[in-house]
Amino acid sequence: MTATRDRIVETADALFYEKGFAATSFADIAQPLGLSRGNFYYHFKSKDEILEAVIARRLTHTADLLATWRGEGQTPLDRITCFIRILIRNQSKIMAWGCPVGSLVGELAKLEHHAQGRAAALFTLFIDWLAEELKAAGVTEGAEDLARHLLARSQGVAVLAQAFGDERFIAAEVEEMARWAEAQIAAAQPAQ
Amino acid sequence: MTATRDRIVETADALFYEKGFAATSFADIAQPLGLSRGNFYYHFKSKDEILEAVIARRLTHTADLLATWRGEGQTPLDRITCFIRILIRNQSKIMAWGCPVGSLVGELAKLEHHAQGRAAALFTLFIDWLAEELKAAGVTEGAEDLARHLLARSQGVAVLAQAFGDERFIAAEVEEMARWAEAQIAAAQPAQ
DNA sequence: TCACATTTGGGGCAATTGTCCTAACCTGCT
DNA sequence: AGCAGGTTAGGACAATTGCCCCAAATGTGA
Repeated sequence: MTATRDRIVETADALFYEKGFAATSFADIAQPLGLSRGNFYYHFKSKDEILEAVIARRLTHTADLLATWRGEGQTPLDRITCFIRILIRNQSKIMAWGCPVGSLVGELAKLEHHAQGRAAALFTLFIDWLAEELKAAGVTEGAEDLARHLLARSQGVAVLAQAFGDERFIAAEVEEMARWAEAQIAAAQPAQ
Repeated sequence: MTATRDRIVETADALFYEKGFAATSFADIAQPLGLSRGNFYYHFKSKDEILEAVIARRLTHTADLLATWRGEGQTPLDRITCFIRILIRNQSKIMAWGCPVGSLVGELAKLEHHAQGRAAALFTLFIDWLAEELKAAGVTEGAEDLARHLLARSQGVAVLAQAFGDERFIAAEVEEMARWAEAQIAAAQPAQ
């Protein structure tokens, strides 16, 4: 059965987000699952392997989410706004634990962990998706730069949201980002 | 002598930045100083006490730095640009370890550490300073919001800089932020 | 019944925090 | 010089925790 393995990865995913990778022990993961610590060695040779599995899980889940978004919304701007509003949909989690990707990448960088690059690939998924939508909206040049800019803005809001827990700040920044995206797309339309 | 204590705090400050708070042990701090572990308990009863001292040190150093900046530059915009350019001056450190404040606040939040609020006060120092400069530049309303916005943008750039180590991205974002600040100040000038 | 997959609980080993005790040192006083 | 008191330093030690590994037990399907 792979069900146990999946449950381990799922629980580890949540705990790595809430407590961080280093601060999460085997016991922390085992307890809510009702498993014995030794069981881990059957499914994973080491803690790093669990991390790899968690990152792989996040990569596929994120890709799935972005694929879903591709089919939603009337216009590319609608879909981009959908991305921007993650900050509001996940507000309470972000105020408590920050952005799942940003905090993991930051922690792994400090640990000089080899998986840091794979974690950063999660960012790339978002950048590529945003660039794609911007191009679909008529932004012919510099779409990647604008996409990176949007992602950076989101990350900054997440950091301050975690630091101060200010909902009004989040709402204001989200509105500002949405307006900015709209203006960028409007400016890219061919003169008519 | 307080020299030993100061050296402990100084070394701990650097290590907390480079490796993170939790991942830094007493031994890590003691080794470069040539001290034995037991000695720490004369100066600090616990690791949390060292953290408190490190945060206090950072608060005074940051306040000093901002006070210095107040006397430099011709105009408020010059001084604000000076803040924005920290991202370039500290480029290599930020690409390796992120923003010292942002990463510490994030880590302490995940650990549910009581010192998280004191660490977040470091952000407040920057926000207040930026708001003050914006007001001096003629921004009569919403200066605090603009200051928070600038800080958030900086934080976002720091996160992506750490994730990808892309110097050109940093340079481009810094230029964009400087232009944005200039435009905000220009828009706030009374019509003449 | 047999072979295989899964789970269990324990235990080795290393790292870390925190306590305790002793030795060296400095300084002011007689 | 000699002494007393406080300060600084060093190492031994216990307690805890976490990662990793193993041998045995249990469940499962052919």
